[in-house]
Amino acid sequence: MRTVDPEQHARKRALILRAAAQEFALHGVDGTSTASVCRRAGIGSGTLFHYFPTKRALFHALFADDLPRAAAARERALAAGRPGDGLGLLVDHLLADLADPLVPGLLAAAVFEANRDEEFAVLVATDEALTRAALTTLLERMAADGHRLEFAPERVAGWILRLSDACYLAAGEEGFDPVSQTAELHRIVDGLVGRATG
Amino acid sequence: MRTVDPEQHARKRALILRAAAQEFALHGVDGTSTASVCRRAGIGSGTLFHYFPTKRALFHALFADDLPRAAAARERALAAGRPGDGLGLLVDHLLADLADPLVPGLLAAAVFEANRDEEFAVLVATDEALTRAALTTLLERMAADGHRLEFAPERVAGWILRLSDACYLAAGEEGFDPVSQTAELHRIVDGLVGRATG
DNA sequence: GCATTATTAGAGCACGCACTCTAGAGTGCG
DNA sequence: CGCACTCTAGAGTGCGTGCTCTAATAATGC
Repeated sequence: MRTVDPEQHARKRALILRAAAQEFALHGVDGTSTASVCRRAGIGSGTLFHYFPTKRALFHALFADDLPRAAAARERALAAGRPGDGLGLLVDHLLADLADPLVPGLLAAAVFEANRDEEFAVLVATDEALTRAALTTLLERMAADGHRLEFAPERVAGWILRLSDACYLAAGEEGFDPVSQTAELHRIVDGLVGRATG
Repeated sequence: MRTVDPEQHARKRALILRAAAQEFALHGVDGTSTASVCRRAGIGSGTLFHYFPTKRALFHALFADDLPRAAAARERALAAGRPGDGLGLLVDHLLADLADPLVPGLLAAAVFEANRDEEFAVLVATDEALTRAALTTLLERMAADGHRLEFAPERVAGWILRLSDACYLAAGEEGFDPVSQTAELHRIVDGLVGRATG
């Protein structure tokens, strides 16, 4: 018998990850102690290191677990009937977690960690590259449909990604409203892709 | 004799700050040890703590020293002949350090630190509020001159600030070109402020 | 010279850290 | 029932940390 109950294993793993997400969002990777994660999760250190080999691995898992979801969103966007609809879908996906109070802190931690943890940088960069590629494809299709893009497709794609980052950076401020922020971003994106001439 | 040479004091202080900036940019606040700053600056720990009471204070000083320069840029922008010129000046100032290889790392560290160091958050927030106010004033003047802003002036100001932050976050990527990036941001800002009707 | 004071290096300290070890409880299978 | 294994808690470990202290050295005013 290898694992007593794979579901229980997954549940405990998720429990630990939730606790870790809160701590990391509040204090960053270096700022959180494994002890504080254990305390929040209500487990001993032995348990933590039974599920994750390293504090760093714990942080990585937080993001690696979301990759399949992002991939699915990309596929859906690329499969949309009109490229404009796909673009809207993808932008919505980029801002999907805007209301989550944990995400600004986690994004700050992630941005920072990408600057110093090579392995994590690769993890994040590949996902971003895929999203950028999907955006570029959609934008090229729109250009073919007669849209006059403000810049070359891949440049516009870069700006959309940057704009989404900008939204998350603003998400910590007081009086921040995810809904109006999302609406404004859509309008800015509309400005970047122009109107179809046809 | 009170102080042997105030200039020498200032020079040594600057030397320490330069070393600290490099370390902080590479490893963040928690990630850099005071010992590594000392090593890079070629001094002992006694010297470091003679000039700065605390590692945190060292980090704060890095940003506090730049505040007067930012204030000057705001004044220049507000004093410009036409508000559109002032806006251009201010945007240029926001992106002024885009070519500095240290700045992306420092900004990442700053964004993150603002989430957990109350005092530092206030330091950064007041400067940002002043810049936002200056932008808003300029945008209101432009609106009075007949520009049709995409959103309310203070919302546009917010987007400009966020976009500038986002540019710095993107500045680490390979193939990043500060010049074209700046040019593109100007065009996007132009899009946000619309054309003068008059 | 002498007194005073700014400046410096670096040994040392108390503490918190990530992670390991040990020992035992729980669990499905033959 | 016992075996092989997973899962769990928490004490323990060694190391690196921010910072303090001591003591020596330079620089000045008289």
